[in-house]
Formats: sequence, structure tokens, C-alpha cells
Amino acid sequence: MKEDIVAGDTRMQAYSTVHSLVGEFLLKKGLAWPEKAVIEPARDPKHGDLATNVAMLLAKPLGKAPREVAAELADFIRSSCEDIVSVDIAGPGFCNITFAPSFWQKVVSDVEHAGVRYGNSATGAGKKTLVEYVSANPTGPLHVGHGRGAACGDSLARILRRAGYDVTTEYYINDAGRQMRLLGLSVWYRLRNMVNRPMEEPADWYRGEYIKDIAQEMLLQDPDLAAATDEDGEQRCYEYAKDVILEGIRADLAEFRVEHQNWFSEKSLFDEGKVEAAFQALDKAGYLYEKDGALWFATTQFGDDKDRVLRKQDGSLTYFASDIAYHHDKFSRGFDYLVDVWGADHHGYIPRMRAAIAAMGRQQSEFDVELIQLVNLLMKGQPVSMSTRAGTFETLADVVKEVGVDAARFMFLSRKMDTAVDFDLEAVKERSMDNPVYYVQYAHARICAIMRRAQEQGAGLAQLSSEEVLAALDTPEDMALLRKMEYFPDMIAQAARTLSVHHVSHYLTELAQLLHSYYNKYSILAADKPDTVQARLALLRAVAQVLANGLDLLGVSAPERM
RNA sequence: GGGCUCGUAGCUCAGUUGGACAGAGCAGGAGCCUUCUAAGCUCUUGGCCGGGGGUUCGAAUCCCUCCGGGCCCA
Repeated sequence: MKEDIVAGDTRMQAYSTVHSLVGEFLLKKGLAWPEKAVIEPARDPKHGDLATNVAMLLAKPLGKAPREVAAELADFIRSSCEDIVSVDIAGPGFCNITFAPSFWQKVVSDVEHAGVRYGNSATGAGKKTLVEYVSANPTGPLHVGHGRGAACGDSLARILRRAGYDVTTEYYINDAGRQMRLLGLSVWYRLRNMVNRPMEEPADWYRGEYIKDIAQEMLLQDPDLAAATDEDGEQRCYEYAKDVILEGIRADLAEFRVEHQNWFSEKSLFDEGKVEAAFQALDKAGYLYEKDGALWFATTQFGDDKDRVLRKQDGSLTYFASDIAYHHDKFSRGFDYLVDVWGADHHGYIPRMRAAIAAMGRQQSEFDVELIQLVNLLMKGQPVSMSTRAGTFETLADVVKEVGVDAARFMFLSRKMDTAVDFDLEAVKERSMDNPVYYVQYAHARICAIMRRAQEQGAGLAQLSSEEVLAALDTPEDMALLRKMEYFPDMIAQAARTLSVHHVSHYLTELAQLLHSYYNKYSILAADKPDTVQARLALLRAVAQVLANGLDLLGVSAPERM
């Protein structure tokens, strides 16, 4: 995988050039690097390519005005590097450094060489990472809220992979505990009603229509089941229902282009003694104690508000106990970075989980939780209620069928995950700018249309463009596209580091905007010089590649026609 | 009551971890299709970044404190 690394070669070159020049300047002055000194891409392209604040920070030690220092530094940099065409001083004393167009034109070659791998980087350094997401209880079909988590986890995995992490994805199946018993009971209750053996209505049972369907199916396959004892019936109902529902979940996820590599059973933690193993580890470290007949974990030693129970008086284990065992097992399987995608309603759970991680002797940086806020499903502005238990929910499958995978995923992934989002079925179906997915896809399709036309006209395009041809890319709009594409690997690395998927969709919208603007301003095939035609085709082909690579991070298709 | 989180244009949201005059899209207004896809482009109207203090050369961003929404726990 090492040869895949093509990230930001151009930017790295620019950055290190400036870095060493500033270093030389400091050496000449006999000064150390100021702590708050930064060299970074300029916020605004009008300000050049890279900007640095060092002059402002050197003003005090040198006893000179910031702008005076900046002027000195600017002269030095300008005279020391050929690729740098200008160094301007701005505002309170920023140095804005601009590289020659030839420097940026190389981005097209970078993309041509890397192809689908453009954007990959070594940021993650091959860290063995486990992304766990969805992990919904198999008590009913996935709803839209799960869909957001699914899209997020899947996309995070894609981003982390491109950023050089060694990623495995996993679904944790809660197949032990109360919810599961309730599932079996709910099916059994329905089944007994169907055969006129009514029983007392269970509390908090699952009322969805799908429970009735499952009961019916079971009766059809085995009519004798109706006469079974409650204990036997419930158990068989549970086993059957769990499998059917899990199959459904798997199918819904597949339809949504989400695939987990592992499906991990909570029950296996008990069956394989992994809970005991985790307990032993904690006990050995001295964090467990008995009180009032229960087994406690001293999470307060790690900043939790109170200690937590692992095994209750009656001998049953808490959810926390199996979660500890599960995460302990993740580490013992060799993962050294755990990313959990959780519903935001579990946020109160984070401190104790962090405590558990710390008690295992692990660093805080080895465990991250990405919280997914609620999705408010709307229909023409009116809320649609969702509740698995009441049986009045919009399933993920329904929503995907209604608006399509591309629109749904893009919508979910365009917002910060920790803020609640309104998902209006009407708006998401609309082909407007309320729905930027079409805007981005359209940019890709437009380029493909030009490529097709170019081929018809016999304007053959070399696999790899030469420097001479690319030299024709010299307008501000050319530069804007080149810079934006050059930022792509950085953007991915940053999204990976901060686990923020929404950067990707924003980036793509910006790139698409530059493209549409370019498309309207310049005619590509009818440019006055043949070299310009070639150069622009190469540029656009590169843009299409970056758009496709970016859309792939979101699990959204890059259509060739629309 | 305690904890977490959010508050940015009429609406939906960005804001590259403390930088330059606060940015997009939608909605409103004015234009652009005999020429590569108008699902597009170009102008334009619109803001005390919830309020007040503080740290800093510099704050939407960090700290404190109120106000207001959401969620979790009790």
C-alpha cells in the first residue's frame, strides 16, 4: 500500500520550501522558531498560496515594527527561490507567498498519475483501526436515524482508509439481554393471538406490523408451534425473529451501499468467557470491588461522576459489563484505534466508557466516539413520527426507496453529525440547490459529456500531459481549480483526523461550483489554440477524477450522464 | 437540580482548530440559452457571529457569566 501515497506532493513541496527559507532567515537573525508561528495555505486565494505570521511574532524580539520585519523576510524569500513569484506584505504583517503557475500546473500530472488513488495519504500511518457503527438492536427494521449513522460510519471508514489507516468495519449485535427477550415475547404474543390462545399483553412489547408477519411466517412453517409451552415458544420465536430481522437489516444496509466486514455477537462475549477475561484484567489492576452483593467498577478514578455496577445483586450483568468486555476484546484483537459511532442519546455513556478504556491501560487518543444526532423526518414540513415500539416509523428502506441512495447519503453526510437535522422527503427528492448532490454529480456528468464530444471530434488526449501543454493553464479560473484539487488530499487527511465527514461534501460543492463557473466562462473545445484545448481537457479530466474520488468517499455515484 | 451540546443573513448550514474586510446555498431583485448538458452561470439585497465580561498584537473560534433551544442522568 505504501506506493499509493501521493498526497499533496505539490503542497508538501511548497510548504517545506517556505519552511526552510524561514528557518534560514531565523538562523541569520539568531532567533528560534516562535511558538505560535505558522505557515499555512492562505484563506483567500487573492492572498497568494501560503501565508505566514512569523514576522508579526518576531517584531517584539527584534524591537522593530511588524511590517518592517515582514519586508525584510519578504525580500529574503523572494530572492532565494525561483518558484516563488511574489511575496506580499498584508494587514498587520502577514507574508503572502505566491508560487508560479507552473508550480500548480503539476497538480494535473499528479492526478493523472494517481487516478483513483489521488487523495490517498499516509496520515494514518497504517494504524489498525476498528470502526463500529449502526449496531442497532435486531428488534426491528432500521429507521432513518440508523441510516444517518450507517452513512456516517461507512463514509468515515472510506475516509480513514484513504488517509492511510488500516480500517476494519464492524456491527455489534445486541443479541443478549432484555430487549431480545422482549422481542421473543412480542412474537409469541402475536402468535398466540393468531391461534386463539390469547395471553396477557406484555408490557413494552414491540407492536410493529413486522412482528405479526414474523409470527405468521412461523406458523406457516410449523403449525405445531401453536401448542408449545410459553418458555419454548418464546425462545423459538426469539431465535427466528432475530435471524429474520438481522437478514432484513443486512439487506437494507446493502441497498444503502453499506457493508460491515464483521458482525460481532454480544452473546459470544459470554459464551467465550470474554466478559470474565475483561473483569480479570480490571480486577488485576485493582479497579473492581464488591459492595451490597454487587460487583462495582471504580470509574470515578478516571473522572466519571460515580462508580458503576457491573454485576447486579441477582447475578445478572449490566450493559456496561458487556460493553467493557467488547472493547477489551477489540484491543486484544490487535486494534489500536477504536472509532464508535453512537446515537447522541448515549452521550452520557461516554465518560464511563472512557474510564473503562483508561483502566485497560489505553490512551484516550485510542478511542473516539462520533455522536449522531437525531434525524427529524418531515413530509412537506410536517413531522413524521418514528418509534420502533409504537410501530409508527419510517424505515430506512422506505426513505431510500423514496429519495434514492445518492440523495439520502449526501444529505446525511453534509451536516455536522452532532447537530440535529431536518430531513424533508420532499426537499431531498427535489432536483434543486436544496439538494447539492445533483449539483456535484452534474459537474461530473458535464465533464464526461465534453470528453465524449472531444472523442467524436478526434481531439485525442494523451494519458499524461506534458509541462508544455499544461502551461496553457494560466487564467485565474485555472489557478482556482488547480489549487482546489491540490487541497483534496489535505482535506481528506483533515476529515480523517477530526472524524468530520461533512468536510467532504462541502469541498465537493466548492469544486463543482468552480467547475460550473469555468464551464460557462471558457469554451473548452473551441479554444483558440490547440494546446489550450489539450490543456483544458486535461484539467477537466483531472477535475472529474477528483469529483469521482470525492463522491466515492461519500458512497455516492458519479454518473457519466444525467 | 447536575452533565453534555448547540446558538452565525428571512431559511438551511460552512467557517481549514486563534488570523486579513464573517462565507455558501435557498428564498427576494436584475440579467445570460442559433455554439461543449440552463439540474448551469453572472450581478445584487441582506449580519452587534444570542448578551456581557476576560485572555491575546488579533476571538465567531479559548476562559468566565447570564439568556435561550436540544439531549442525557437524577
